[in-house]
Amino acid sequence: MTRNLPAAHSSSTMRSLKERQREERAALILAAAQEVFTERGYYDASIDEIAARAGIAKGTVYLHFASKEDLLVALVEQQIVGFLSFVDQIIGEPLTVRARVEQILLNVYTRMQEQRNQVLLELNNRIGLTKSVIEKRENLQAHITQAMQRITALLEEGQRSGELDSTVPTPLLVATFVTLVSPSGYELLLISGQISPAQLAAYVSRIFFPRLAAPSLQQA
Amino acid sequence: MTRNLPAAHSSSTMRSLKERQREERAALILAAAQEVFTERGYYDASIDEIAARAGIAKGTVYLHFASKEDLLVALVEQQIVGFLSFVDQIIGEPLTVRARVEQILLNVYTRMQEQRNQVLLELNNRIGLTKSVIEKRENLQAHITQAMQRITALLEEGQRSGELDSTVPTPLLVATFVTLVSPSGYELLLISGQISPAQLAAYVSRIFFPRLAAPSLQQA
Amino acid sequence: MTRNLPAAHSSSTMRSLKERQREERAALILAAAQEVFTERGYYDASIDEIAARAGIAKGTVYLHFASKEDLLVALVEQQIVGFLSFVDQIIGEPLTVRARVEQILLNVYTRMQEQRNQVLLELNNRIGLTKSVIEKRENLQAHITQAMQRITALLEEGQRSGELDSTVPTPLLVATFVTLVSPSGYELLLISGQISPAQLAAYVSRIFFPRLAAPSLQQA
Amino acid sequence: MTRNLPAAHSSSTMRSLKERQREERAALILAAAQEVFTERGYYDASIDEIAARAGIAKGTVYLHFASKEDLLVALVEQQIVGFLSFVDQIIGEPLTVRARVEQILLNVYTRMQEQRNQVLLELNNRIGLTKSVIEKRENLQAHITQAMQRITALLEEGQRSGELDSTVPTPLLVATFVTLVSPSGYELLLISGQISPAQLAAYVSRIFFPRLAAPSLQQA
DNA sequence: GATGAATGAGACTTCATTCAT
DNA sequence: AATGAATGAAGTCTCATTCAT
Repeated sequence: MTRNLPAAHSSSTMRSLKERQREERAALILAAAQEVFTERGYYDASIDEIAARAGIAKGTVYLHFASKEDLLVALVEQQIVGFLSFVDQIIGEPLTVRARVEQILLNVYTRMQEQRNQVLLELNNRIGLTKSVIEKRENLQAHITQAMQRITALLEEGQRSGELDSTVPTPLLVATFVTLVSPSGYELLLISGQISPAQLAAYVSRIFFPRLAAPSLQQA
Repeated sequence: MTRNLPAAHSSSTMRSLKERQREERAALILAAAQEVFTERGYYDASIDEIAARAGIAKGTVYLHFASKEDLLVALVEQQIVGFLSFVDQIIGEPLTVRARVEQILLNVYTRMQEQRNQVLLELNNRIGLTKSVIEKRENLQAHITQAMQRITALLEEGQRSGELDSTVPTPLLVATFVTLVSPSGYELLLISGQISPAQLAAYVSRIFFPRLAAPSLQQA
Repeated sequence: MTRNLPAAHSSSTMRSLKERQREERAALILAAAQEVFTERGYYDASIDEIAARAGIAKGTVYLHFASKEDLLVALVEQQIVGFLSFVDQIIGEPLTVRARVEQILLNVYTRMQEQRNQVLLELNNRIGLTKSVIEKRENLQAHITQAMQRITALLEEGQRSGELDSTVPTPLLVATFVTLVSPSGYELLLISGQISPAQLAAYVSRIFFPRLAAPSLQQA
Repeated sequence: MTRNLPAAHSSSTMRSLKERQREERAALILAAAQEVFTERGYYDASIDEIAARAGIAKGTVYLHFASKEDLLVALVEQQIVGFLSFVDQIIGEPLTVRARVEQILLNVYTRMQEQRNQVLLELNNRIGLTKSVIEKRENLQAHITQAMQRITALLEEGQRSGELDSTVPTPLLVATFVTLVSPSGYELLLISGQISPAQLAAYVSRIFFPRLAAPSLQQA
């Protein structure tokens, strides 16, 4: 009696299957890491708990990430990339700068509320990601730089169009914006009690933009 | 003939001497701790290094602070208290809200530049000071609450006077302000390159206040 | 106005006065040490607490005892000497061996109940006094040997007189006796609930002596 | 043709294999701990030395025992359980109380001589096992209580049968017995020089039982 | 002589990382 | 590839002892 193998997959298919499985595994670990890092902070998070939460063994984590620091960096990078792609998408839309800024705020705050990730985790050293760590990682460095450039471009456009105060150095505007968008900023913003991401975005926008400028999102 | 006793240090003098020495020692340790915490973050800072930096033995640290956490809390408290006293002083002055806000910004940024302390270290969890830690310390908790109340009062006044947008919930304004004043915010602000604390304060103020509102500090 | 010094003591008087004060101090420390050692055991007892309990400074302890171990040894020695002198006194009395044994039991148990000391602390390693420690101290060694010799002599006499089983090697009888008289034995004996030292002594004697042998203490 | 899978270890076999290895490891550590605790006492024993003696790394100890105290408690429990099972076995035999007591003594002294363990380590606080420690451990507490109950039952039976003096409160007899069987008692008994466990058991029995009572072990 | 601040060796314990199975 | 037992560096904290005042 012969065994009927389910149609010999081409080696390339096999590889891509394995590849896919591997990536799924990595994503699973990253998700677990995100949870634990968020709950406990980088130092109090243990590889043991991350592995347990991902349903795998401790050693397996190291098949995907070379070290705990690497895991953090990968996580941060993932988030930056996600942020970057959203920004790239929004930035091309035919809206006022203010409207686009508000879209970004809304996206960030919504994701934060969903606890699904803490965007821009990395622009901020909340978890203990020291500058030296970032500097060692060229990729990460590059992604962060790109994100900052996008934001800079957007806000510069706002200054040129008069939506933003052009007497303030752009980098300062950028810094302010980033601060408002970072997790620690978000946490503080939450002090005001239950407030929806949309409201939060609108209010922050109102603070950020000259109060007499054009209206936005809400009432367009 | 009477013997002139050698100045018979009054017991109160003696006590205050020892007391003073003790406080100096504690201050020395706090300064070293500040340095190391700032350089390495709370977790990567070791008591060993703090002691070495202070020029004392490891055990001596524990004569003054019961634990590493205690050391951090004391440091944070010291800074909050300093911040609080400055705010209390400035808040009573007969100036516009904007002018007073700028004074505060100036003070904070100046001290940060001098590396002498990182004010509001605590309102932010940069170093890993978890919320649970703060909650255990009633004193610290109280001081933070007070500081927030002062800021809230000031900004509320600004909203009533029309200097600040009164349609934004005050807690949100407070959160934004605190974010801009916290170390992580400061670090970002520095991205714009060499800029003096005074300029920084002015620019941040310009962002924070409606651009068409009354002038301030600069040109009064 | 002249001060009237209280009659220049002769240097010898002075010396003996100082000597006496010194000894009092030492006794004070020993008493405190006894308390703390008993409450916490040797290792969990801290010099700090002993000094505090004696109402002196930590450093002062070291003016009287070279080390923590020394303090323990001195304490033990003090107790052995006290035990020895009591035994020497009782051993010469014209009583049956059993009666004298009961006197010793009574004395030991009474003192234990009074918590004032834990006689024979040292024949037993309850506190963690290791054999090696004892061996280093010739004096202590000698005192313990003497005490054992006195007990041995007494029990040998009992074996000769027929009060004790002469077919049992004397050292074994001695060991049994010492065990019953040591603190750990005493603690176990207390399990039986509230019982007076006198009762305890009588019962232990009854166990120790052949039940059909001559009567004793109790019943004349 | 069928493939003979390599013995397809049933999951239960696998588990029991790991389980067995784990237990062996734990036993190895306990043995090393026993040695070191015995040589140095609880406080002067270091985890470092225990690990070295077991031929493993320090951290490995903590994979099996949560703390140094836990290690001690486990050791003590192991011994109590062994003692208990032996007593349970012997207690049912159709022998005189005296014969059974002698069996117990013989067993205990033999094991002590073999240095393999120090039975009843725990009924005695030789190592510094404080009462408070025992009280925290319900299991240990329960085992000790059981052991005491067995001994109590046995000696009560002896009192009823006339082998033991019924005028002495049973708890006192129990205490005396336990004292003679505990490590510190054993050590003292050894003072009499080289003596076999059997002789020791016989002599102690002779002391413990009324000298005119029935003969025993020896001459059956 | 008395003090108690300072010292620093050393203890326990954690946990990222490795590697034999 | 996956596992998880083992490792051992490193950290926090204690406390006996010293010594300048």
